[in-house]
Amino acid sequence: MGRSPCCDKMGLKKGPWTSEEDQKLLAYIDEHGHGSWRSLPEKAGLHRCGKSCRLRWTNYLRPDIKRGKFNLQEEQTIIQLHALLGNRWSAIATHLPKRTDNEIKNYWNTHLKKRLVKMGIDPVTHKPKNETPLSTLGGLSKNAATLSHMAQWESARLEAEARLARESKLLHYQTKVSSSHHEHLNIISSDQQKQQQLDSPTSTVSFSEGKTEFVGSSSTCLNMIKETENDWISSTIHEFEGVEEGLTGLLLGGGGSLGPSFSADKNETAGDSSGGGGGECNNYYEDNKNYLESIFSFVDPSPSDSTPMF
DNA sequence: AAACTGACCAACCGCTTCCTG
DNA sequence: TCAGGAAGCGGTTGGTCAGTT
Repeated sequence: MGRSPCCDKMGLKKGPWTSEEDQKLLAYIDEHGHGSWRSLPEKAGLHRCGKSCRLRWTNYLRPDIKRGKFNLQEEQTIIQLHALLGNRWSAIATHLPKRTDNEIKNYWNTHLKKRLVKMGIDPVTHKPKNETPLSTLGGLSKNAATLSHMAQWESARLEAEARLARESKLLHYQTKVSSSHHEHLNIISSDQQKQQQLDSPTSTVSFSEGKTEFVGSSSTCLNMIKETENDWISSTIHEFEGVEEGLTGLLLGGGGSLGPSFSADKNETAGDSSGGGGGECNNYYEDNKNYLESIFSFVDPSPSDSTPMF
């Protein structure tokens, strides 16, 4: 399977986008939707490859993009999801509405990863680099197994979401076609198609208030996705109940009320402040304690408005 | 003021996955 | 079932800017 040759064409512009180019792209997509990215540049009068246009649109021009600094809750979500999913930025991005995978990836690489390293936590495994003293307390190996299990569930769940979203769209389409109001529906269909094209092309699932919702109206699909989610959540909760005991012991019975927030950014940041001041050993364990709590609070069944659930 | 350094992030590259005929 | 094209994705690069020497 050869690579797409679109970017190899001579005479195509590369590098930063000008405001005129942005305007052209915006105007074209606003009017026609993006349709085929490959043919778009020519139609829009841009001397760019389709890939470049798609990237510019998805990462910068899309109207549903939230720009600016990440807040504490978003940071927390990224870290928690990264612990579960690894470098699957697009999957992580689906849980952070209005943020692009590229933005999340950049933020992780420039901020969060460094912060974890400073805390003595391996940003790849999300385990303390010096695991020996903690693991000997018996909690972590179990925790790691649980995280692994959670990751598997999440993986399967994401696949199911994507599949069901496709099926839902298909069902929606078929329903329309079978209807007697063809002309009317065709109008709706084209409007929806336009809207859909204006929506995030990287996301097969749209989110509202942290809940998953589907475009289609199929109750079957909704039930299926609910089942999938419930399976996953109940499974992880079940696992969590067991882990919590180990974790409690692991946390040296430390008071408990650390709050749900990830400690590192309380004063931009604990990561930065960890370098200064004494009691580094205490800070190390305190940070890890907070960190691990934040990871496991992600699957805590108790409702929390600070932690977006699926 | 100039040179240097590091942080940040938009954009590119190339591989993988999906879709269609 | 398979091949080829298109889109998606993650890793990486390179330009810009602010802070430091």
